[in-house]
Amino acid sequence: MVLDVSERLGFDIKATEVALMARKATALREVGLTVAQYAALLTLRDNPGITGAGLARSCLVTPQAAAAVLKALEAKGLVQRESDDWNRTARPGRLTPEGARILRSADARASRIEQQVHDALTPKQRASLRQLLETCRAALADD
Amino acid sequence: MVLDVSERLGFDIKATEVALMARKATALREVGLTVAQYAALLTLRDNPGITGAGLARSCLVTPQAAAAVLKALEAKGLVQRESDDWNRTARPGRLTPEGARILRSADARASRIEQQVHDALTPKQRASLRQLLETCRAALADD
DNA sequence: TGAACATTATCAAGCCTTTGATAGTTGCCA
DNA sequence: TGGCAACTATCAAAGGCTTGATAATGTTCA
Repeated sequence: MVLDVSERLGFDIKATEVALMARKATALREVGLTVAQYAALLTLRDNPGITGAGLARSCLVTPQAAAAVLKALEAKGLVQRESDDWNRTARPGRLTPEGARILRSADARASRIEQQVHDALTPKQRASLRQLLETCRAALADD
Repeated sequence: MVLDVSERLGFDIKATEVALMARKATALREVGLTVAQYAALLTLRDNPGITGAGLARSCLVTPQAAAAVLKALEAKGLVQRESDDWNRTARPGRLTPEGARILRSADARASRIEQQVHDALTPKQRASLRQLLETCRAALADD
């Protein structure tokens, strides 16, 4: 009745995600960024003026997690957020010139990793993998 | 030259893993376990006497991470490790009866989630997904 | 207008995980 | 036998994530 451990797909998915994260983390450490910080910068580049809450949604994390990353990026001077003079509700953030510079350098490294995965599969295989993962997510959608 | 963000497979893999973890975490919270603790108990059940280092390898984490989880499980009385009288090198761990009991309850809940994913795919699709993920991992293997 | 609801931001506490460093144990072999 | 390499355990610090709770602002609509 209980699924055999070796039959569980979760392990394969996790193992792949862990391997990908490990490679990215190593590559990004050279430019002083964590994977979470890189993901945030990438999202800010494509969505200038996004709020912390919006960033959280894009990155699939809680607003609190996004806020912590934003705080670190602000401290590094890579992101600028509108001042919170007397409690503003939304505080849009955007890359600073330095943030954009660092991101270009980081993206060159990180996208190389993604490219390796990309190149290891044929277009059909990539489409198939996306489709299969989407099916898994659909099966996990609350029910 | 740089891969378009929407084309990166990392996001799909991560999104699926996040969804799976979220569902499991919710299900396991009912029995007072975290996903990491559940994974450790499962590994201990199938490998009685495994060391912290071995557990770390099985769970794809560092020995430090495994040690932290083991410590929490010991504190809960779910795992027992041989005493460290004067600095033993390896300290094998195993489930306590209570640990085995909790694990059965946890596994019933967690494997139900895995079963949902399992059932959403045909045997061919499952094999295909495994194969594609394996190809990704191979592409990521240090080179 | 005013109340209810949704959204945004934060503080706090607790876990998990990593890197880096330290130390004891075991095993192989020159 | 001596010594080096590999393995095991553990402390410490830093990041990132979560749940839970609080507070201020926006929005909708009766």
